[in-house]
Amino acid sequence: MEMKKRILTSAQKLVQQRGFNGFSYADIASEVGIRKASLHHHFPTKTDLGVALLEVYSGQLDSELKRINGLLLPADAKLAAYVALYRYSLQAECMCLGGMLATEALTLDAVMLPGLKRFFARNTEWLADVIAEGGSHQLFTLSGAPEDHARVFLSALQGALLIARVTGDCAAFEQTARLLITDLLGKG
Amino acid sequence: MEMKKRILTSAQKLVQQRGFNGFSYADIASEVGIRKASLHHHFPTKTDLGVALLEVYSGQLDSELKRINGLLLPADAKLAAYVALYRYSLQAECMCLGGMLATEALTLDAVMLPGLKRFFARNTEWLADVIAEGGSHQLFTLSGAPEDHARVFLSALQGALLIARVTGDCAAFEQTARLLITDLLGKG
DNA sequence: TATTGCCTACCTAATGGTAGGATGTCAAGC
DNA sequence: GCTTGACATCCTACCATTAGGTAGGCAATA
Repeated sequence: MEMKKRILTSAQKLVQQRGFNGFSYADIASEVGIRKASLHHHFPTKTDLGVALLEVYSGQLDSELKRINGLLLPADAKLAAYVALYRYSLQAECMCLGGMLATEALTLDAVMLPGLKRFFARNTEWLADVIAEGGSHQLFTLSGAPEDHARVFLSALQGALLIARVTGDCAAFEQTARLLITDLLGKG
Repeated sequence: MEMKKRILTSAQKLVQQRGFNGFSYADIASEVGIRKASLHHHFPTKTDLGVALLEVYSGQLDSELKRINGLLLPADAKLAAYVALYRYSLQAECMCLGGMLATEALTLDAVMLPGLKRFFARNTEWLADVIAEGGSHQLFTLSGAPEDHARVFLSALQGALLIARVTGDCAAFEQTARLLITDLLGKG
């Protein structure tokens, strides 16, 4: 069980940094110190590995969202905590695993797609809840439906991460994130 | 010269759909009806092809932006015209070439990176100009610097394209784009 | 005659994946 | 307590395919 986790950890980093088509079993093998063929014992095919990665990553997201909920913060602070998840990715030169797989979607085995869609749905739903909460507390001034604001927020963070990782402009990422939240706070 | 253009056209579509690591010279060869080895006559290495693709794509962007400028539209309509560029990509199941390469940046030859950064800089600059123009005409109510709004706009569109392409939810893309513009228009 | 554009034929390295064997662990049966 | 069998984990060795790329030739064209 421990080796399986190490494989998943290594593979997750590789996917987030290089993409699903940008790494091989040989890369994982050399990282975890096991022979390439032995990896197939744990994950018979690369697609199996991909499906497992999506599961793990969705689980990580869920626990992060639950942790943030547990902090009992005002909505804007919850969003800031959500932004922090992307900041950590950026610092590790990692894309969001969902965003990375999304760009490669047309090359992936179809069995990976439902998990991928669910990942984005989960993000959107949580953000919509937080934004709706901020709206009903008169903390946010919403110009549209919470779901629409949620989609803008999610899209912008994915895009900002994508761009900042290649430009190396972390300050731009921070500014983008800040403006996203202050614009929700409205014209106070 | 004509074959070179056909190769570039084919390669561009392949990159935008499958990523730079998601296609091979064999794919292009079968599309343009030429032998794989002959491609190396036009583009000795895949990196050469990548650099050329970035040049072509940046040129396409430039002419589109100039065309939009020439329409002499109000700023919000210019942004809508800019959004249309992404809509066309989405309809063709294509990512933005810049966005696609950005995710794969860590696997690309370094000579491709400057062109990639310039691409994003060009987008941001143009958007900032349009948004500043809308601000100075009291069409937009800006809560931050035009460059910051530009980055939010660009990031959100890149992310929305990324997500919509995998969820298949074109309506969500449209709603996101609309909200981005209406939020700039302010609280009229 | 030199160059362009394409060809066939080939190369090396890497890809995801398989077959079958060695070692270890662990519980059931006597 | 000891054996036995089942299963898990890892190994070496191998496979077919594909990757990007090279060498050298042939025909057209300028």
